[in-house]
Parts: sequence; C-alpha cells; structure tokens
Amino acid sequence: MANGTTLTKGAKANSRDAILDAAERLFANSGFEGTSMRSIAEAAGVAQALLHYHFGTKERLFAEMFTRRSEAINAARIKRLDSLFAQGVPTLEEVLDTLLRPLIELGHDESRGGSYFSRLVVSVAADRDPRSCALIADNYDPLARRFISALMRVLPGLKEADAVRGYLFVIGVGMTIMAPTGRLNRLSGDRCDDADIESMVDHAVPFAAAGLRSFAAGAVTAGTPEGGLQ
Amino acid sequence: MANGTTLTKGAKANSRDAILDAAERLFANSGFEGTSMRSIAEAAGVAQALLHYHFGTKERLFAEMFTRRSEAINAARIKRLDSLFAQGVPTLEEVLDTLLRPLIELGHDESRGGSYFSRLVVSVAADRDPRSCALIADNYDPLARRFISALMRVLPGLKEADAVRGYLFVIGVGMTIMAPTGRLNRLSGDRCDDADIESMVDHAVPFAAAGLRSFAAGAVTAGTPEGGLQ
DNA sequence: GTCTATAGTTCGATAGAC
DNA sequence: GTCTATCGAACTATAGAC
Repeated sequence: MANGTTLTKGAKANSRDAILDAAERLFANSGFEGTSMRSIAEAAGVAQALLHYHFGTKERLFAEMFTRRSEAINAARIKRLDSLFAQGVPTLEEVLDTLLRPLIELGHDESRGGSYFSRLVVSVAADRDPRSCALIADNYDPLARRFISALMRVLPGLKEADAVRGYLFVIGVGMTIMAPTGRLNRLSGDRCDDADIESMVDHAVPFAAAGLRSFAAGAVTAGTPEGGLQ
Repeated sequence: MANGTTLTKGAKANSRDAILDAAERLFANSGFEGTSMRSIAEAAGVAQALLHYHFGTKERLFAEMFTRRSEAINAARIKRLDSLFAQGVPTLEEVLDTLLRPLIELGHDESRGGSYFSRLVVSVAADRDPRSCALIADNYDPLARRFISALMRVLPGLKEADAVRGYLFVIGVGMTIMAPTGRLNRLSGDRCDDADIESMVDHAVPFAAAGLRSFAAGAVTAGTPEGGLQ
C-alpha cells in the first residue's frame, strides 16, 4: 500500500514489488538474520542501494514485506467470515476452515511470490523478539479478535478465556500445516504427504473443532476433574 | 555425552558445559544466524578460540547443544511412558501429558541453562532447512514413533495415518505453549497468562485428547462427510 | 586447554554520479 | 529511480604461544 507512484496496482512489475517478492522468498528460506540485502538485490535484479532507497533499512523492508501479504490474506479471511455470518450462524467447522484455508492457500500460491509466506509467518509467530511480536500484534491481533468472538457465537457454551486459548491452539495446529518439513511423510512411511495442503486442512479442521467443543462442554477447569489425569 | 575428560558428569562446571549453556540461551533468543561465536564466548567467559577447539564449527556447536538437552528431555518422556504402560493401558490424557509436560518443564527449568530450550526447539521444528530437519529427525523421530504407537494402543479405533497426523497436530498445540510471546495475555485482556505453563498444559491436554478421539471415531475421511463443511 | 592476534570474508549502509 | 564504489564494522575460523 502507498505505492509512491501513480499506479496503485496493476501488471506493471516495478522494481519495488520485485524487491518485495525476492525478499519474501529469501527471508522465508533463511530467516531475517540469515538473509543478506545483497542476496535480495541480486534475486530481484537490482542494485543493493535501491533497497535502501525504497525501504531505508533491512528491518523496514522485512516489515513491509510481511505486512503486504498479511493484509491480502486477512482481507480474504474477513470477507469469507462476513459472508458466512450473512447467511445465519455457520458451523464451527466452517469458521475454522475460513480461519485456516486462506492462509494456507495464499501462503502456497506458487504463481507469484508464493509458497513461502506461510513458512515465514510461522517463524515470526513463534519468535519472542519484540519486533516479531509487534509484527504479529499489528497484523494479526484484530483478525484474532474477530475470530475469537466468532467462535463464541457458534459455540454458545464457550467462555472467553477458553475461546482465546482455543484460538491459539488452533493456530498451533495450523502451524503444522504451514511449515511442511516432510516429517509427516517420513513418520507415516509415505502414506501421508504434508505438502498436500487440502488433505492437511481437511484433517486439521475436525481435529480443532473437537478440541474446541470439549472446551465448550466445560471439560477442563481444574486438572481435568473426571478425566483421570495423574 | 562423551565428555572427553575423566568426568562424565558432576558438579564440576567445566568450560565445555559453560559454552553449551551460554549457546543454548543465546541461540534461543536470537537464532542460529543471529548469534555470533563472539557473543557466546563472552557469555561463557572464555576466549572465542576455545569454542572452535571444543566444537570445530558453529554448526557443530549448535548440534551438540541441541542434542544435549533433547536427550535429557526424551529420556524423561520415555521413562514416564514406560512406567505408565507397566501399570496397564493408561488413558489418552496420561499419554499426552507425558508427551507434553517434560518438554515444557525441562525447557523452562530456570535453575540452569533453562527456560530457553523449549523456544529453541520450536524454531528448529518449524524450519525447513535440511540441517534443522536432520536435527529433528535424529533427536525426535524415535520418540515420535514410540508415542504414535502408544496413541494407537490407548485409542483402539485410531488408524496409523491418523495417529501420525494427530501426533503432529499435538506437537503444534504444544508449540503454542513452548513459545510464550505474551499474545495470550494480550488477547485475553490479561485473564490468561501464557507463562503459566501448568495451566497451559492442563488446557492443551484435553484439547488434544478431544481432537484425537474425533479421529478415532472416524469422523474424517473425505471432506468431513456429515459435518456440513462448506 | 586456554589464550592473543589476526587473516579473510561478508555484512548493512552511504556517497555521489547519472 | 537506479547505478557504481566503498566505508567501517562484524563475522567465522585459524595460527601459534603458553
């Protein structure tokens, strides 16, 4: 956003977008510290000095790259969530699918930039560095609040504290999908494929739904009263 | 392990362990690329050259640090799992508690080294870099196979593919606990605290148990047949 | 085992021409 | 808006004395 030129959007592949695309791919593969401004400039086909002209510092380049795609993904999620509730109260599964699928799909869009962002957002979300925490707070907290209240609407018994905790657990399950490392394939003897996003989401949604319903049923308050834990 | 000196263990705080402790703390806070050998040497109170004398390269130092605590954590998990099955077939909740709690507890041990490792293992587990994947495979795949078969024993209806997927989803939920960023506090208006590990595990276990039971019930096979998704 | 000193590389950022 | 050239700092790793 705020392109600086007259064009706000379009097919014109300017150098600014080329830099952001290259940065997204390289940052996702090697992290913030592991990626050099030199390598980004080379991948984008521009001089290194141009990166500093457009973004000032490496940190601001990272933040703009992160915000750019976060906004696209969250706009798609909010739009789907709104259209869901426009037709009445949706099912829990529909809400969870709306939460997880756009991030997965847009994070794996191979056509442009793609396939890298979902991995990147996992490492930023798990990072305790204040800069990473600020990036998550700015880009994802408003969305989180929308979905937490949506969860409470579709699951009447769910208390707010459990909705928040449950939301974060769902994000944790989603992280498994967003960072396909090949481990699922290895551990399953190649019977499963963690690169098969559709299948992963199709399993993650009912898993998360069952977990949340157990919260709504009031199963957990103090040490699982009748579950027999320890 | 393989200390090099006559001492295999003990109170003797040799420089080798001091280096590993400092490395654990700094790598967890700033990542592999973001941590310099200089800063580790300084934190350990030794010359930088000593790091290379003991470990050769930065990469091998990281691997030894990672393996050291992984072995301690997984030994505790296996020991608890074995003692659980020695008394008959445990509950699903007991198995999940055994999977999650030692990593959390040992990862948050403030007394020595501590509190850092659990954050570190999250970033390594989510990393797609072949070196990180190898570290996870070497240190955690044997444990994963043990727990996956344990899940199938305590949940008779659970197919192996779903057990593997479910195991990874549980690890995803656990990641939420292992990387406390303060986000839970913020989103809940300080009604919850993600630094309260006990409470987090007490909620994560029933959440994960409900998710796994839904797999065992055969609720998911092809697009959630009767759930009404989309 | 532990140190000092340093070689050799790469980094983020800037200056200044066009 | 884009480039070439370069500064000064930081990095990993090694050499060699003790």
